[in-house]
Amino acid sequence: MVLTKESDSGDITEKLVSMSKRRGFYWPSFEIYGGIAGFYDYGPLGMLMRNSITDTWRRIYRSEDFYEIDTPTVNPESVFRSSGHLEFFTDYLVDCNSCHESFRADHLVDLAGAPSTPETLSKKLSEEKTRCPRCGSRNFSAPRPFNLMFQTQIGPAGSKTGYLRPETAQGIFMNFQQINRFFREKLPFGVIQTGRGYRNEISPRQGLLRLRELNMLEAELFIDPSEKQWKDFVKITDVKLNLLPRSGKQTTISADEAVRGGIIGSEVLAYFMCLTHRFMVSVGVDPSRSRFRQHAKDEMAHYSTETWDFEAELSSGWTEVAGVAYRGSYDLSAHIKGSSADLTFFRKSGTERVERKAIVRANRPKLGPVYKEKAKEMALLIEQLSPEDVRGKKSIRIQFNGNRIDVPAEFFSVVETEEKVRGEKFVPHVVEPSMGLDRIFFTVLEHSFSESDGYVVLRLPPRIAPIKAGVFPLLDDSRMTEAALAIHDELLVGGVEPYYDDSGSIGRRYARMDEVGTPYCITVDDVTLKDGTVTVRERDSRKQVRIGRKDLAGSIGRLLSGGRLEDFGSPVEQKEESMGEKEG
RNA sequence: GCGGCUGUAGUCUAGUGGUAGGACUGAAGCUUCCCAAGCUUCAAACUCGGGUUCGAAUCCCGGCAGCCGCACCA
Repeated sequence: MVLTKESDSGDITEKLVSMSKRRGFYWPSFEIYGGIAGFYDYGPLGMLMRNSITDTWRRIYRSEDFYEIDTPTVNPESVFRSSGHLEFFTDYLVDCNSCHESFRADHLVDLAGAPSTPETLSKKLSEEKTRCPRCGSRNFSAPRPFNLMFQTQIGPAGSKTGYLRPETAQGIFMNFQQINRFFREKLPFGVIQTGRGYRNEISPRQGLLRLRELNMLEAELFIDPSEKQWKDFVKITDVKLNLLPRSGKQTTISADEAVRGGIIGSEVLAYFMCLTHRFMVSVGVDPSRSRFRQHAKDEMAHYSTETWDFEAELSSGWTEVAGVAYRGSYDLSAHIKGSSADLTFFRKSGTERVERKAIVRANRPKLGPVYKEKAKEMALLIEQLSPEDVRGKKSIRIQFNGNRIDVPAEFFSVVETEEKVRGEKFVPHVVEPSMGLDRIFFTVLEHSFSESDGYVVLRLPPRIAPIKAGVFPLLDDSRMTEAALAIHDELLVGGVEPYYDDSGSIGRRYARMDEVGTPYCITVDDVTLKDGTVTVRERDSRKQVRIGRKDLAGSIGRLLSGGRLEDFGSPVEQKEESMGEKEG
């Protein structure tokens, strides 16, 4: 029986949390010092599994020809001033002094476009005679700023202010020029980054779902906004997605229908939603308990124009685990403005065309001797004029340092120029599929969790199961333990994560492996000593076959990549009455 | 950050103003055992700090953490 929200909602999380700690998936950090909310450690099994999830993601994006980069977690303030995080990542809170409720100050007053500063907010609160929505009191505390970024100092005291990044994306935008050159200046191209992001959450709860230091998987795809089609869209036109659009009900339709019906704004967005869906399913997220939900207009981040969240249904409710956002040119434009670096893309046209136009040219050799030190500046001012302004005039009047100067015609002329135009500059648009690794990790655990009469089986996809094969000697017999240990070492070297266990009954050992989702268990018995075969038992079916000892790592590897157990050897007879018994 | 409730081995729990018992798990052994069997032995805890008291895990205050509500949530 798979536990669902209906059958047993509350304690599935408790069971998972307790199992995860006991068996080494994850647990709260700093426990010997009392712990700090919002920080979690990953244990040995957790890291094996998390790395498999990351690797799966990496492989999917690599096969879309994305490359991975890595950038610092500490960034100077200027980065976030440009990106908007300094401004938009800050809220002002006020407390009601009589009932002690906290409120977002800008929600209590009508700012009418005024900037959200503590002074304005205080003023508005008293001007508007704002009352506490809960108790009606007018006694509020002063607005206190709350920025969700962790601040730090770069270098010795008094030097630069830095922040821990709230997302890895900015590191990619910083590097647009490098990346563009790497991709030989051909759009579209994409870059991925994994790493930690930091958000000083007011009240982190719900374990791995709300962290102050989180693991992110982020991809940024740079595209030419004039290109409406996506090259590989045909590959995914019939992929069905559960969509919950901004307006309307949840529907399950193909990517093609969604784009043609205007539900999803572009082919490229739909394509990466499908890619996200495929990734989620392949690591063990239940497609029937997931959907894409479109952000409402006022819900979107400051940089986005269209966002679809990938949500998973957990016992705690629908939870965002990934987002696919159309960021437009927001980020690159913001950094162009902030840094004055040229983060544009040069689109070459197919043919070179000659553009003729008339421009105003200053006559510098004549200007110089007459106007001396003013000449240079004046030349620039003159050349900003259009040919229509000056054509046929005896003199023109320009503004120079607040003075008007009449410049006779001998100092300028209209000239016809020919310019060879090979293309144009523009700011690429960005599509961002980004995910919270910790949330995916937790969702996979919960969606894989199954329990029947207190017997727990984690039905993880083999590719992400932390342990691939349990290895047991049936009896405490030195010949069997030696053979089992040899198999263990062989698997370890062969890259099939093994786990040796000779403690307790054979059933208990199977139970231990089922609990952590190990797909196969290998048992050495007396038959092994005679003919060199071992039994291989499959987690989900509990069926066993005898498989040859030779190249066991290879056989298990093929089973893991989808082989059918029956094709690998003869079935082992099983005692009917002992199947699934707990006692006796 | 505010308010309410809570905090005993790895996990789940019993308990009293005189420093703690159980179950499961784990380890060692017995059992010749293919689906959490049994037996023996062992290991392992009162969230942290301060106060009251002869004596505090127990009462009081505070910190931290968890749950719920408010708020927040790129």
